[in-house]
Amino acid sequence: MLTIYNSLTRGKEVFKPIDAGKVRMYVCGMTVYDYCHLGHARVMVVFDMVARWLRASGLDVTYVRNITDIDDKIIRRAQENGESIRALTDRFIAAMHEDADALGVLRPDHEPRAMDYVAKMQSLIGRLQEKGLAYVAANRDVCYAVRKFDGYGKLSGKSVDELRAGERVDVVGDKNDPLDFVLWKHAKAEEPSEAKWDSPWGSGRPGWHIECSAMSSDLLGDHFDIHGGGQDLQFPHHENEIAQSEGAHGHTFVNYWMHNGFVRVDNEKMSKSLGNFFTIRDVLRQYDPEVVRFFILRAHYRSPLNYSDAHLDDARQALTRLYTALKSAPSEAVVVDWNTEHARRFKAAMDDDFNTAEALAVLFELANEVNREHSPAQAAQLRALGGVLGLLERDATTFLQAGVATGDGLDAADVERMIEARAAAKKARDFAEADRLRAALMEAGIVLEDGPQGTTWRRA
RNA sequence: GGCGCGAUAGCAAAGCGGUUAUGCACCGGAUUGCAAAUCCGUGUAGGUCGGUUCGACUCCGGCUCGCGCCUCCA
Repeated sequence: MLTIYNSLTRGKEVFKPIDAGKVRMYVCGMTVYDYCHLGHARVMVVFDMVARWLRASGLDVTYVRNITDIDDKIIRRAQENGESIRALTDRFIAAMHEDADALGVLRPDHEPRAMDYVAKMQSLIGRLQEKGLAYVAANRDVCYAVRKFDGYGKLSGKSVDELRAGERVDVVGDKNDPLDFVLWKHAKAEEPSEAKWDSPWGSGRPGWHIECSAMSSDLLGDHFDIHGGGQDLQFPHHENEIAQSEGAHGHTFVNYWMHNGFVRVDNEKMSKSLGNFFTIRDVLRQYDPEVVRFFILRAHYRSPLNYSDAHLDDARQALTRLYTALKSAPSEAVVVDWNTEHARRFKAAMDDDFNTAEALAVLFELANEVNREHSPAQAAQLRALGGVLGLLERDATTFLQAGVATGDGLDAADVERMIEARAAAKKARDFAEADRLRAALMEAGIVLEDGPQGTTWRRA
């Protein structure tokens, strides 16, 4: 039985889908004006893992992850670059897909772009206005009257009176209440025509929050099962989504809210504004993408995750152990035998709010058994369970020999040649020469392993 | 100032009111021409002060420290 920690109730709850056997899940994705950083990688990997586990549990999943392609930063960046918004966002969407693919993140079932939903956003705003929840402010922006929505703050645990708007930033005086947020931004002269839409409230563009309410209800309905995103979206973004969707539709919006923890650097949140971020492609120049995925999945999704080279190195060593055990695994794909002890424990861990840390610990115990009993069947099971998490799907030797370009200049053919030379030296009992060759390879980051079937190699 | 989360061994990171987490690193042994890998074994925990309990790392409270949200942010 799957339990999920629900941010709304601050506790684990048994997961009950709205429609038996089906799950509808929406995750807030990227604002595409730059390359994705490791924080984005975590959201993508975590919810990919969630979708995979729900599917492995026999549920029919519809997974939506949106793309924000209209926003202040995008407009500014496009202008700085002297390119169109469309060109900029298309470019970074392609980059995002490259990064996600590398990390083994499967494509969501739908990736709606905000720009394609402006009409739906407008009708939603219109509905809010009819219900008296939205008003036109002095500056002609359309705003949401937060205090008119009963229950505002229920997701973030904040009460309207405790929220001290203006605590950290000066409030512009056009809203009726500092807490109110913008649904429709009135167009400004200097903004590009690409970012302007006609509307009942004049030319303008949507506020940030409304897109998710419009896209989710269009693709998943007014009431769906799971809504996810980074912890920093809990307030105000998700709180505002609730106000919009429940305000417009008059009933519950989402049953389970999931928020993943931050990636940190030196114990501080990795973020654009702090400038302490590493892009996914930066990291992939140095580390195998599967190592990065393993690193993310190694911690529980709600825990903070500290990024450092030392931690990535550690993850790489650990993953190497699993792949080493997999050397004896049959290469053809196998399905999990859920009637084994290890698989049962793996499932229990995953059913406990997606405890991948515990699930991976089970894989290490299985690896130990594989090594101890030299059991290809167990190795196959290890591979199959890893596959549930999107790990351990490559040929073991391929993984072990895969080098992220290190500049040592040694390719597989070079290594093989030196191994042959060393074999000849060994045969002639010239161990000094054999050791010299081994040391030379070691210098280049190549480890030799002599076995009954000859010598194999891997990158250290 | 308001609200919330966390503090586990050298590092990372889970579960659990009483019984080995797990990984990396380290040490000893087996194995090896030497190694590596692997196996076997050893050791190092639970911020702090109290409380509950036969028994607490695990529950409750105080304190200290760290982090996050209250502004765009995954």
